[in-house]
Amino acid sequence: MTDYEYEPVDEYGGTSIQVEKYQIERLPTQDAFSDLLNPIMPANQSSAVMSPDSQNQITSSAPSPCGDHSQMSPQSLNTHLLSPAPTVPSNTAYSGDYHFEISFETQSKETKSTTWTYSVPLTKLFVRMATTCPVRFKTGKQPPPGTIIRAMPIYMKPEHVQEVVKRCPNHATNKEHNENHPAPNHLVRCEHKLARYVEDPYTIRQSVIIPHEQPQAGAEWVTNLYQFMCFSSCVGGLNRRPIQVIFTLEHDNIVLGRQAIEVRICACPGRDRRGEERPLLQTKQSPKKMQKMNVSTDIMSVSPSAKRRKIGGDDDVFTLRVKGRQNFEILARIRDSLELMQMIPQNQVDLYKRQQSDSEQHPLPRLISIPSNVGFGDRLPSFGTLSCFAGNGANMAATPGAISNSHGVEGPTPSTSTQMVDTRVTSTYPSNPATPEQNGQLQNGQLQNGQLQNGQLQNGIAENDYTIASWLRNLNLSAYVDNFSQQGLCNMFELNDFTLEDLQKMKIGTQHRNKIWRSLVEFRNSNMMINPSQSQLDLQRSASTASTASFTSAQNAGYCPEFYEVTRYTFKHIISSKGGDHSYC
Amino acid sequence: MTDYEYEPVDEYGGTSIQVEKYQIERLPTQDAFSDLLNPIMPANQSSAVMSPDSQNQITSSAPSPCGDHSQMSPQSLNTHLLSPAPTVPSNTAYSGDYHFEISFETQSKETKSTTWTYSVPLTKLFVRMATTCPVRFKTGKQPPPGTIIRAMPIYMKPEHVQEVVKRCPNHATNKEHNENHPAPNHLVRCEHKLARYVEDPYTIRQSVIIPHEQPQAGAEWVTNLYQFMCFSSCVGGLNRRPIQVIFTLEHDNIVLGRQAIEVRICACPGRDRRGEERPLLQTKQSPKKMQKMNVSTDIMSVSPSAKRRKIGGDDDVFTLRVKGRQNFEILARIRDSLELMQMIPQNQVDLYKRQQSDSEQHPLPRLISIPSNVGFGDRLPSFGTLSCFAGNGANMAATPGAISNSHGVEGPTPSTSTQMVDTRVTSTYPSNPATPEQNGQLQNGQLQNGQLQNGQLQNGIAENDYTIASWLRNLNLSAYVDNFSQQGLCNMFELNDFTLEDLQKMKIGTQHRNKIWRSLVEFRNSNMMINPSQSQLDLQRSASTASTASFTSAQNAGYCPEFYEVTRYTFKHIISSKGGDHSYC
DNA sequence: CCACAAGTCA
DNA sequence: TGACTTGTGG
Repeated sequence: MTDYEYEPVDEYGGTSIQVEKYQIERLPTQDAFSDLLNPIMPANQSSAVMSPDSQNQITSSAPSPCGDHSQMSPQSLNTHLLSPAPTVPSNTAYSGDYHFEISFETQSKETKSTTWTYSVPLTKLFVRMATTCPVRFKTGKQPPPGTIIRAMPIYMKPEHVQEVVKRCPNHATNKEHNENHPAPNHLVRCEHKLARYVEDPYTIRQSVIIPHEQPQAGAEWVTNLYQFMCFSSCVGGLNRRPIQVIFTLEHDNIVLGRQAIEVRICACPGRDRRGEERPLLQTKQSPKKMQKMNVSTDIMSVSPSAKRRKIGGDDDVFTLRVKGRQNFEILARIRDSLELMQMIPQNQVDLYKRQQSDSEQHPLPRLISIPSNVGFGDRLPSFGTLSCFAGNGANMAATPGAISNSHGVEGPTPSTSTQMVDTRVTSTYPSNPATPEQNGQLQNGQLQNGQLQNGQLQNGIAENDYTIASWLRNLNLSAYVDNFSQQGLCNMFELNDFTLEDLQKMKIGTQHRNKIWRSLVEFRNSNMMINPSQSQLDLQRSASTASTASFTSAQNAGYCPEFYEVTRYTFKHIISSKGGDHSYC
Repeated sequence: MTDYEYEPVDEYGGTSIQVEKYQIERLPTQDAFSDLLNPIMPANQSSAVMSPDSQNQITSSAPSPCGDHSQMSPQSLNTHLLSPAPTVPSNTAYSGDYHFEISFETQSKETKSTTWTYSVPLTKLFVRMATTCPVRFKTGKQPPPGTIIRAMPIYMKPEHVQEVVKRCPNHATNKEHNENHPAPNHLVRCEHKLARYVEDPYTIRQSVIIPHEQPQAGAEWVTNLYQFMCFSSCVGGLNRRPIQVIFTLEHDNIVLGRQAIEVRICACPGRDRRGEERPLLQTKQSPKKMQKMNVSTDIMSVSPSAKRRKIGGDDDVFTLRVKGRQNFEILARIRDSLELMQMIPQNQVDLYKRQQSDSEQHPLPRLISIPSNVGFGDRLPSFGTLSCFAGNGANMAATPGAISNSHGVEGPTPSTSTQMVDTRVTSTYPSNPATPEQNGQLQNGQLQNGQLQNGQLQNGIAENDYTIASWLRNLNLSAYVDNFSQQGLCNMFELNDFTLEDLQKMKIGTQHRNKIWRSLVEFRNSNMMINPSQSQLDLQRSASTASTASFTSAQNAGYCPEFYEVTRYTFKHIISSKGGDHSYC
């Protein structure tokens, strides 16, 4: 595994050193839809429109969240121009000048046997195979005529990003659904009459494009119907590998905007959504299971970078399904204990265990109740996947990644990298494992100000009590407990993805709000764990804030090898993080 | 569903009316192995060797056990010569003049993660995909030079028999295992260097052929290594449909012998074998599950006709894995109760339930113990799958079949037929649903002699007590309880496939043996259940004996609609049974 | 919507 | 080998 450093790139067309390794999304010329009778896009047509300057487009410089590493190996560097090996398109969320957004309409019956369901906390679409799923598109500003919307699937896991997503041979061969379809081996279909199925001649990547259209009079969104023609589990195809569908607004080979969502195509969307949301809220796994969760959730959490709080319906209610308050409390308590087991660095575990009985005697804070979070789209943290970030309120999301190298047989095992969100600050931060530098406004030392690290007593956080109630109590701000509890937040670790913007939505005075925010940031920093003893290279983290006050980066110890921590920036640049060894956590 | 009658065919080349509907196994000419460099058999070569007289071969007249119905529809009668729809090869066990037999060597470690395991009670091979499985062949007499052994898979369920068994597109396409294999879409492979992969140009059926060879000096068997290149569960391929592999000894287009075994290709042969053997010995399903078992086991029990007691290793020990005698007894008792629930006609259930408590107070017969059946190859009966038969000791097996017509969308739903075993009596018996005729030695009325039917008190069978011990006790033959218990037999219903030959192997005097046999036959007859009210046509059963004394056929009532009963004959002819309605049991 | 089936991972 | 995953059938 090689040690990469990414050159910073600003969002206005700056190029980075690895720009040549990205395959630029190419799109057909504006007459792509002129031949309405032949809905399938010939490969050479799509090839012909590949402009030589495409590498200078912003798209090309946008880092790929989970795929950077995959084509980063020296081998691919040397051979990618000749080999047909596909490269990785960006999945960076990028509303762009036209404010390109996607969303899913609120579902009528949430729980029943729906053909699709969108999980806000997971920012993930669960959809039945070969059924029609409505995706809503919006632009804040009318893009030029000839603008198209492309939908392209990519694998999310770094081991697979470079592989083209297409249907499994079974489904591609089977007559069912392929009767006279122009693209039997395309995974993603669109019911639009002008839908065109293109296959990039160089990357071999497949996508559907449809013309961008303005919403009907008075409507905000334009709905297009998509279909996914394989199961995520299809052997010989997706093969249980999570995918993302990248929607790009393009015009004349220029990417005007981009949004990506994770998609799971399965037989029982409701069941599986529930199954994936459950571990976020309650922990009833055995210690063995805990181990497993670490890996899987790390991998799963390679997610779209933008926290799309506008998407997913404004009235999506997330309900914790626990029967009875007592059960909920028990489960919450157990979960807390187990989480702490996981969060606290190895050298603290013994102490923690000894003190756990004390913590269990704390009465549960009153804010623990069956919560619902109203449209916040908070991503609850996965074990060992604390993200350190400061939010300026725009397009924030944790983007951690992890690699299970145990299977890395083919090719060089990539390291994991992160992706950037779209913010307006230009800055550079070449990360450094040992001593993370920082050229933002804040100094690294600022973090440690007045705080202890690694689970020790912190400002505002009682030792071994990580409830929000306790936290606020110690801040003398218990009055705001309900602000959190109303959103289903009762544990500090559920605030992982909580942004300042989220906080601002609560009716909290500026002073108190800032105090809370500062304490939250400190809590996060002091709980980031990297175990330097297990992973020599490990990863670099850094942090800075733009609109926010206190922020820093931290270098803490943990016991989770090959755990990839991700820092979210308010700067538009790339952060690299990589793991050293092949063990897993 | 049409009502078919099969013309009788004697085993020496007689033809039946439906002979033209069978696709004769064709085999390459004797020079098939001359072209050693090209191991794949060209389709036209295989076609060229189809001799016009092949229809007169015994093979062609051998009825197909589970497939007769499938191509029996008038449609297929008219179109089969033109349509590429494959027809069904026979799977009748037929040792033939050369005494062609197959077997599996005794396995070293029976339970561990074996790549294959052969279940004697199920007469079924469980094998991992793409692993090499040794099959042993033997002929009692040296066949002429140029004789070959063909292995051809067929689907067992009547709904699928007519479909050609081949690999799923995924596996056929995937490079793995197909590197430079001549037949990537053949399910069955043989590691023999002279193996040839043939595809019948008319039936499109695929098979592997290898030359027949004499065993090494002093050896009895010749071992050949076979591989199965898909899972039984492969989507787009076998798709969870049980298959059988038919091994035929052929020379110059003449089938000299035939043996067939059910094969399940799965990831965990040990687990799955255990899983399938379990319900034979213990019943812990819910009533709901009981219903289900009826269907599935009926279908599963479409099995090779010959009870290959020579196959499966002479020392294959079948062990009931129950921890502790008490557990075993409990489970046996529960199973008995549940089985009885199932066996007893609906109008008896209430009475049974009322009396069950009494029956449970019977002490468990002493013969209940951890049994092992040594090379008997007894097929334990499935619920509702009582076979009525009389054995002359040669190649006996139950051959029931069932159809779940609920899916019969494509084409006419076939009725189920039976297959014949190889015995030496020539006779004819066109079956008749209402009043089964019989031209054997015995009259139908003979059955009812002195017996009540449908679970009522029978000669030698205490009411509601179906243990063998009780049965023998009532016959005043308790002395022979151990003869049965030593083979793991403790319940009457486990004697479903028990033949007179099996009985003869026990050290029982002729008189007692005949008494036991007679009582057993009576028990069987009186317990056969067909519910005439649910299925008007239902099925015909008939029976006759050759070397055996008492035998009859019976027309009894049950509550299992569309349950196909099969009669085993000592005559070489065909028996038809079919179901009337589309409900299932 | 539950439970089974059956491949896969650890 | 066990547990989980996930499509399927009822």
